[in-house]
Amino acid sequence: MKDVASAAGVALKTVSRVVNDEPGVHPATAARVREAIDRLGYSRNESARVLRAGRTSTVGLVIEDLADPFYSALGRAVEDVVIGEGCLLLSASSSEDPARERELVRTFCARRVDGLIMVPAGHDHSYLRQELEAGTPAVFADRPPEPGLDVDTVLCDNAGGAELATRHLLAHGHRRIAFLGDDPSIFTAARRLHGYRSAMGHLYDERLVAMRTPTPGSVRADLERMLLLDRPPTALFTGNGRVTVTALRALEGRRMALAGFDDFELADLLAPGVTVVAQDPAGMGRIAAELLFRRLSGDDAPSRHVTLPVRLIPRGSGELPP
Amino acid sequence: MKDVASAAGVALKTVSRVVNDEPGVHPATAARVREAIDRLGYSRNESARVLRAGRTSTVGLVIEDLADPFYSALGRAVEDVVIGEGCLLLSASSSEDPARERELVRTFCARRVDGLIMVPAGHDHSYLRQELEAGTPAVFADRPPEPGLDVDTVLCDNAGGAELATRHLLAHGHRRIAFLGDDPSIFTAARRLHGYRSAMGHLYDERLVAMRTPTPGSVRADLERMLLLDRPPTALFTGNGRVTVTALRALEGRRMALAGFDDFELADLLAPGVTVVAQDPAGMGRIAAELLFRRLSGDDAPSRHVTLPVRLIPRGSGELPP
DNA sequence: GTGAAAGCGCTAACAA
DNA sequence: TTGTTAGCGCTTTCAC
Repeated sequence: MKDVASAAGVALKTVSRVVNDEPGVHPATAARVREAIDRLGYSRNESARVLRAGRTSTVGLVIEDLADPFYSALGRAVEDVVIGEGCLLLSASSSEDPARERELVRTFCARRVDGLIMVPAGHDHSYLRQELEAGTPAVFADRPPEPGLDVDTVLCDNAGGAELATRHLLAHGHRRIAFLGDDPSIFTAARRLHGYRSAMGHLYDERLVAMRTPTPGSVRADLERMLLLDRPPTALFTGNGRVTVTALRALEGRRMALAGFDDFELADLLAPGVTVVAQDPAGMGRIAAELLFRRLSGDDAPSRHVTLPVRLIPRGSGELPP
Repeated sequence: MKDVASAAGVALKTVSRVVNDEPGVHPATAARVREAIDRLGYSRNESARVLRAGRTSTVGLVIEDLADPFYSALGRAVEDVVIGEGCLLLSASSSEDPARERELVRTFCARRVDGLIMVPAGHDHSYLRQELEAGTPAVFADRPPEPGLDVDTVLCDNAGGAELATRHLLAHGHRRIAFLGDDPSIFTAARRLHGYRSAMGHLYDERLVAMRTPTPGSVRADLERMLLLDRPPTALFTGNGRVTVTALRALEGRRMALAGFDDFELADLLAPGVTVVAQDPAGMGRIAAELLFRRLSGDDAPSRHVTLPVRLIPRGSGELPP
């Protein structure tokens, strides 16, 4: 900036004025400055501006895995809002590891991001309290924080969706409906189990429930165990997109009614099409980002908690008879 | 830092030494400083450090669309390398819009990212030259820059892969093989057409080729047109993952041999399984990031150009007889 | 082993 | 309309 100033024969502050489109610069002077800027290939050093201004115009996003279609859709939606607000997005994957998440958040905060959007892993975010008090707002998406931490949240209707899917299978005549879920310490997995359970009512049988991190091996084993029961399941409710896909593979073409939580690409092209309860990851990301920018523009109302609806998409697999 | 210094009764510089693990601080003093740091909840302002140090420890990634599985896999791999090097990743989607890409790159450079990784859109990256000369290295992934711009690149063997897929269909007895590609101004689309063409040799018939941005409507129309020919195609080679999926929908269960460029989730679960030529987006991202960090650690050898191999995965659809 | 002073590139406040 | 000065929070240099 100093170089531009001397090249244009003006003071440094005048260059600053031109760069920032501040009023009160003679057009001729401005033109001279711009010419010098072009000639020298100058571009303002944002690091310095940020240091002065205090705001970095940067938002940090921590999700479980950028490569997962659910989270990448969420991330893209966040990105669009963030860029639209003239900010930039730092993104990182926690790999569902609380320690890594914490480290990432710490790094983001050291960089003085203006705000955080996160899909939390683990159940202790007390380390965030300091940052929140220091004025860095955070929005939790997909999963809420532990009680006591007061932040905006965007969740989907996990229990309602699970109930919807389960009732759908019940309505098609099934009484023995298995639930393949996930590690119950994950909020969404627990809520979906809850919804399944209340839909099943007195038909609930814990032998038809598997709650652990789904791997091809575990899903296969759980299925086999259930199929060997006296009264084996005639239908399957899978608790998230990953489980659904893993279960489809494990079924190896065995014809069995199936409904899954989360939509996925090509669900319609399988034979039969896979009936799902779909949520809207892009909507979730967009709303999370919008909530964040509300805070950034000074909104200090009590924390907001948005619950997004889900919808059932019947495609064939969930309508198979027992 | 000033506050910590006075709280600990030392000079600012001593705090700086402790924070940076510099040698030559008395353990007792260091302990006192650390205690003050904890008590005050101090964390170093990276913006200020960056301003002083000149390096931001930040890498910028510009891809077409974060939500596309190919690019999100690439992005995740880049992220892992970047975080592993102690840096952070700014990511943004160009939406295949050269103007937006340019704006994003400009913004990244104004933030003084240490380096850029990009999947280029458009064919004019002359605006990068200035940044390259200023010492900000860039690596192009998936597509090369226009001739004359000298940067490291990581591409896959587009022509070879297309040839492989086409020869596979030929080997299974097909003579009328259609190619559904993409806008030929996209580098990968052009190279794949080239590979298809050389495999077809004298069997090449331009009426069996469609090169435009694939939409459900366009793919359906192109297919219908070809199927009405005197000698309609008995097999289909689709030029990328998006086209493959769109074509599968357009075929509506019509039984036709098909091989596609790019692997995709669930390709194995369709009936028949979809034969593909698979590339490795994660490997591409990882290598791009590694090339970048080589440059950042001072490597100024002539630009490197990596070509990744592809592999054919027969799953049934490509082995159907004419 | 510790500290004082200068300065990274910019903007806010004030002066001319 | 333009310029001068101070200072954002840190690191580097050099002196104690």
